[in-house]
Amino acid sequence: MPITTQEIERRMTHFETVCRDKGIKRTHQRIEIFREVAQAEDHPDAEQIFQRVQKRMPTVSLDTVYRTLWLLHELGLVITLHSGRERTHFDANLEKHHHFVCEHCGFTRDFHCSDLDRIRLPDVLKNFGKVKTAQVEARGLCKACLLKK
Amino acid sequence: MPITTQEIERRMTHFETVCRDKGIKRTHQRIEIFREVAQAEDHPDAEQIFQRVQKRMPTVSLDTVYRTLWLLHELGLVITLHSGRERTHFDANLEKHHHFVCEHCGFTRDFHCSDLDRIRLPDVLKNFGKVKTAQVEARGLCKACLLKK
DNA sequence: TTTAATGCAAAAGATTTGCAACATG
DNA sequence: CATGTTGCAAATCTTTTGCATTAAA
Repeated sequence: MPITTQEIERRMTHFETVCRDKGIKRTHQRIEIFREVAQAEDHPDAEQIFQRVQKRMPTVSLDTVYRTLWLLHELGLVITLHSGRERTHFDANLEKHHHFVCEHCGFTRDFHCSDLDRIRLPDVLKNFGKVKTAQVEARGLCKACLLKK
Repeated sequence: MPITTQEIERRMTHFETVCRDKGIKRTHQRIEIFREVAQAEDHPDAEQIFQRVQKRMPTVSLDTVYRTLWLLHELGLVITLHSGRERTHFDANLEKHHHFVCEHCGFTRDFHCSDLDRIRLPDVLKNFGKVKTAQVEARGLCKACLLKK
């Protein structure tokens, strides 16, 4: 299920709104970097995002990609994901969703499930702090890795 | 709720069993490194584990800590955790449990909840691969970070 | 015009590796 | 004893930073 053009546009508009609200400049680079994450469904890491953006924008530099990704993270426009020895992966899906992660190769995909969205967390958590979101991380082996074993 | 001495001993015994089964040598270093993770409840990263082990074993080297931690991970004796810009954190709790993570400082704690243990995952996941475990990641701000803001 | 963002190159950090010496089973 | 493991130091890989230049609002 690829991300619809509509959804990508929605994300771009939201990005625009947030930037205006916080007085962040919408530079050519930031727009392209955010678009790349917004339209990716494979949760790329910084290096992958850099390579993809570079195709359309050959002068972009890797450090700008890093700076921009963490800025987007601070702004709450992307979330981060990790697994095992893998590097940080980025996800622009802000809707309630959950993750499948392959423990072997790091393959990661979103999935949606309204039952899981209604999870009730125990009160013990109040001892730790304030919970903002909760999602399920389903870990296992992806199809490709199952075959390899 | 600190980890009981009993539980730590149980983990050490399990470590011993796994090593014997797989023909892995139980060196002084590996034992101390695993013990350190087994008794920690704050999910330390490699550097922290190194520093703690070093107190008891001044000659241990950082690269042995890395090698050992990933070995333990391969053996299924520890799981890894991450958050935001943080480095990889290690957890020797093999029982079904869930995590609270502070998005701001990386503070991480386990919590248990039998309701959450019974989570039923949707069939969509079969398209991705085989799920081995599923846990809830509750993200938010820890008490210390709440005060700072 | 003012302020913030970029690209470059260099620095800093984190993790991994080759290899001789050493310890475990 | 044979083999796997360690420590060291160096290499590698990843991420961050300082600063002059450039671009957005």
